[in-house]
Amino acid sequence: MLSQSEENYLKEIYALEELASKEVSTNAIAEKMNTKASSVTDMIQKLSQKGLVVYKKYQGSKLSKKGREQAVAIVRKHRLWETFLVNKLDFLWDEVHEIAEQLEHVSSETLIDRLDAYLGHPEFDPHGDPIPKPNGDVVKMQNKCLTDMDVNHSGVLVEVKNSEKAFLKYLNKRNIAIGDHIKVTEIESFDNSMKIHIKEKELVISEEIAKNLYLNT
Amino acid sequence: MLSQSEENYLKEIYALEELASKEVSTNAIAEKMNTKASSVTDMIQKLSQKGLVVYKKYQGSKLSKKGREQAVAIVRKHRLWETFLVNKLDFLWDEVHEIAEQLEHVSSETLIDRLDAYLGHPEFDPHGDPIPKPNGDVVKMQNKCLTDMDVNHSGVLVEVKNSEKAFLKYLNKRNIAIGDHIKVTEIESFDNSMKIHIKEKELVISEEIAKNLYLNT
DNA sequence: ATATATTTTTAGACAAGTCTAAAAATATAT
DNA sequence: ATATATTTTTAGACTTGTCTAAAAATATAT
Ligand SMILES: [Mn+2]
Ligand SMILES: [Mn+2]
Ligand SMILES: [Mn+2]
Ligand SMILES: [Mn+2]
Repeated sequence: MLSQSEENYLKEIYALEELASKEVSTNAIAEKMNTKASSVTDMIQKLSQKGLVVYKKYQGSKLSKKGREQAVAIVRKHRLWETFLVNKLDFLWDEVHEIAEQLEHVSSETLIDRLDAYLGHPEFDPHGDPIPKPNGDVVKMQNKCLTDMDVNHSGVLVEVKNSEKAFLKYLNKRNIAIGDHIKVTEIESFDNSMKIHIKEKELVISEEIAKNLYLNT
Repeated sequence: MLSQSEENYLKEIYALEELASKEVSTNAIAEKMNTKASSVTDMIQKLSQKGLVVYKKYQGSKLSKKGREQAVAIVRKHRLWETFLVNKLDFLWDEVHEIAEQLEHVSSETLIDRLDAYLGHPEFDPHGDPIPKPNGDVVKMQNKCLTDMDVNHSGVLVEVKNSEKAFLKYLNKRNIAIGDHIKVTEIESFDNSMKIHIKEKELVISEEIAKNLYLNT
C-alpha cells in the first residue's frame, strides 16, 4: 500500500522520465512537486528502499520495473477519471485536472475496471493523452511538436503537454481545441512566434505556446 | 480544509449522535473508528479547538452547528458515491461502502453537485439511507424496526442500519433486499427470533438480524 | 588546476496522527 | 461511605512527510 504522497512522487518521476528518458534530477522532481530538494531526497531514499526507484547518491533517480508499473496504474486512473468528468459530468477540459489529482488515489481495481467499461474503454483522455491499458501498455505517442514544423505544413491537434488551468483557459479563449486542423503559415525567426491557420482564421502564437501543442501530421 | 482523519471522526460522531441523540462517549467513538480512546481524546480536543465539536472533559462530545454541517456534507458525498457505484457501475450494495469511504473525501463542490444531477437527484442510497440535500437538510426517517413489530403486521423494507459487508452478504444470501414486502408470522419469545414471510417464502431470522432491518409500515 | 557556482544530501526540527502505559476522574457495588 | 471497576485523559514515544540551514559532492569557468 502506497501513501498518497508516494503515489504522487512516482507519477511525477514517470512524467519526467517520459520527457527526458534518462535519470531525473532531484531538483527537477522538487520543482514539479512544489517541494524542497531535501524533501525529495528523503522520499527518493524511501522509494529506493521499497524497490520502486533506482537511486544512486548524486546521480539522480529512475523508476524500477515495479515503480513504473505503479506509476502507470496511477496515470491510468487519473486519465480515466478525467475522461469521466468531461464525458459524463460535462466538465470542461481545464476543470478536471485538480479533481483527478484526488480521484487517482482511490484504490480499487474493480472500480477502475468498471469505470473503464462504463466509459467504453476510451483510448485518450480529454487532453489527448493516451490512457494506459489494464496490463500497463501505453500507446507511444510520437506526434510532432508545433515548434518542429515548417511553414505550410499542417496537421491535427491531438495532444497538449501542459494541463495547467491557465494554459488550457488560454486555449479555450483562442478557441483552440483537440481535433482542430492547424496549418503553419508563417514563422517569425526573431522570437520563434508563429502564425497559424485554424478554424478559418489566422492566429499568432508565441513559441511558449507552440511548445505545448502536438500534432498528428 | 479538514484532513481525511478529521472528516472521518466528524462523520462517525454524527452517526453516533443520530443513534443516541445525546453526547457521545470517547469509548464509543474509539470503537466505531477502530482506534484507542487516547487517540480519540487527542482528536476530539483538536476538533473542539477548531470549533467543530463541543467537548467538556470526561463529559463526552457532541457536534457544533459547524461540525454538524461538515458531517452532513460528508455523508451526502458518501451516499451519492454509493448510489453512483450501484446505479451506474453495477456494483452490488455490499461492495460499495469501502470505496465510498475513500471517495467521500474528494473535495469539490462542483463535482458533487454534478454527480447529484447526473444521478437524477436521488433521495436514498442503496441501503435506504436518505441522501442529505445540498443545503444540509436530511429527511428524518422514522421507520419501524422489525423487532418492534407484532405478529401479522407487515411493511416494506426500506432501510438497513448496518453496512458491514458480512451483514449485507447475509441478506443477499437469504435474498432479502430493499423494497421487499415483509410480514411477521411468528415471534419466538425465548430468543426473540422471528419467522417472516418474504417473497412467497418463510424465513427465520435472529433478533440480531431483525434489529438492523427497518420497515415502512 | 583551482576557484566558484550549483546541486544534492545530511542534520535537526516540527506538525499530524497514532500508540502504550500510567494517572485522574467518574460510575458501581457493597 | 468506601472500595472497586470502568472510563477518560495525560505523558511520552514513534512514523510520515515536510522544512531550514549547513555540509558535501559535482559541475563550470577561468
Ligand atoms: Mn494526486
Ligand atoms: Mn489529462
Ligand atoms: Mn472515509
Ligand atoms: Mn450507505
